[in-house]
Amino acid sequence: MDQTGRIVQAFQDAGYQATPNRRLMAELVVTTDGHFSAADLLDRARQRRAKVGRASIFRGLELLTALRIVERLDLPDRSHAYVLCDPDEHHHHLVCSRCGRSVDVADGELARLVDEIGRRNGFRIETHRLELFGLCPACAGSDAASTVATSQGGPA
Amino acid sequence: MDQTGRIVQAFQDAGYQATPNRRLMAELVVTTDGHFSAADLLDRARQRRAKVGRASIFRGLELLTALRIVERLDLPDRSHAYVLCDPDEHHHHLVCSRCGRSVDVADGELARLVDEIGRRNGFRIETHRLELFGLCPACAGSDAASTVATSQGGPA
DNA sequence: GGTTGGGTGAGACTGAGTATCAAGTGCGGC
DNA sequence: GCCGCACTTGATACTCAGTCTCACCCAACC
Repeated sequence: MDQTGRIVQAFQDAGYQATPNRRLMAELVVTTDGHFSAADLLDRARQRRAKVGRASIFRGLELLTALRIVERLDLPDRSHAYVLCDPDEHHHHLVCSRCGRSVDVADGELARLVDEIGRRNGFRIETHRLELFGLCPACAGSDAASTVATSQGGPA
Repeated sequence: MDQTGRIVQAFQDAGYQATPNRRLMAELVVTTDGHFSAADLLDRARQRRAKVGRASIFRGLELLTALRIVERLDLPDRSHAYVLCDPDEHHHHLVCSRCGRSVDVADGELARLVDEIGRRNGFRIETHRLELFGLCPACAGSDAASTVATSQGGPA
């Protein structure tokens, strides 16, 4: 089954109908490269199909978030975005600040560190969130290339 | 020098005037226990002194954030808040989800972990953010006490 | 006293997200 | 096939945090 199908299945498993609207949202979400905002999704939905209400987009995102198919990110510039992710295990996001692509990072060692920080401060930790921002291999590569080009061909 | 004075000094060092309004904001910020929102600050400012504009609160918070005297948190419930913190070193926040009190946590071992995650995924990491939420010692204590009380005096 | 410039309050505006409501749709029971 | 109910939907009004604009204040300077 493709990823869209898996999401549609997840809707049904959770007792929700797999309406055309929700199928469309699933499709848009899996075909997005990188993170996206509710407004992005609305734009792309409108490009494909005349009638999608803003409220439906938010409702769809809420559902996808509840099913842990997408997760909400708070970006460093104070805006926020959603990313497609793996619902099966606790993880964090490594986000390219140029192209928006996101990679899931397993929690692993962090959980230990979080525990220790909690113990050291006497806190009973309930949840934690780690977000990493930087340049993905592709963007870092093109960045390095353009830096070289600039330093070679730049003003004398 | 007390903490309010230090903030006022920081304003001046950065080339800003230490106006009554900014002194007030400094005072409100240091006397707040736990995190606070712009609206909280506005309320408390109004309680003390008739005339403070909403815009001035936001301007003040922007300034305090720029000087790294306060930091902005994204809370798990999607709202956000500001906390007073140490401007001198990179750190993270451990926030009590009941009383809102916040503790600065030094970056230390996390920096190493973040580096490694970046290397493993080929990312050039620029910034990261870790936020920890749970119960502070006081709240965890009262929680445990009330749980005991409930289990002892609960319905038979 | 006039000018300048930083700081300010008021209020309009923006954009994300929520609430509400009436209409549309799917689906099970008959 | 049809009926009725519950779910889903789009439109729209609303809320709320934050920004922008603008006129005003006030201290410093000439």
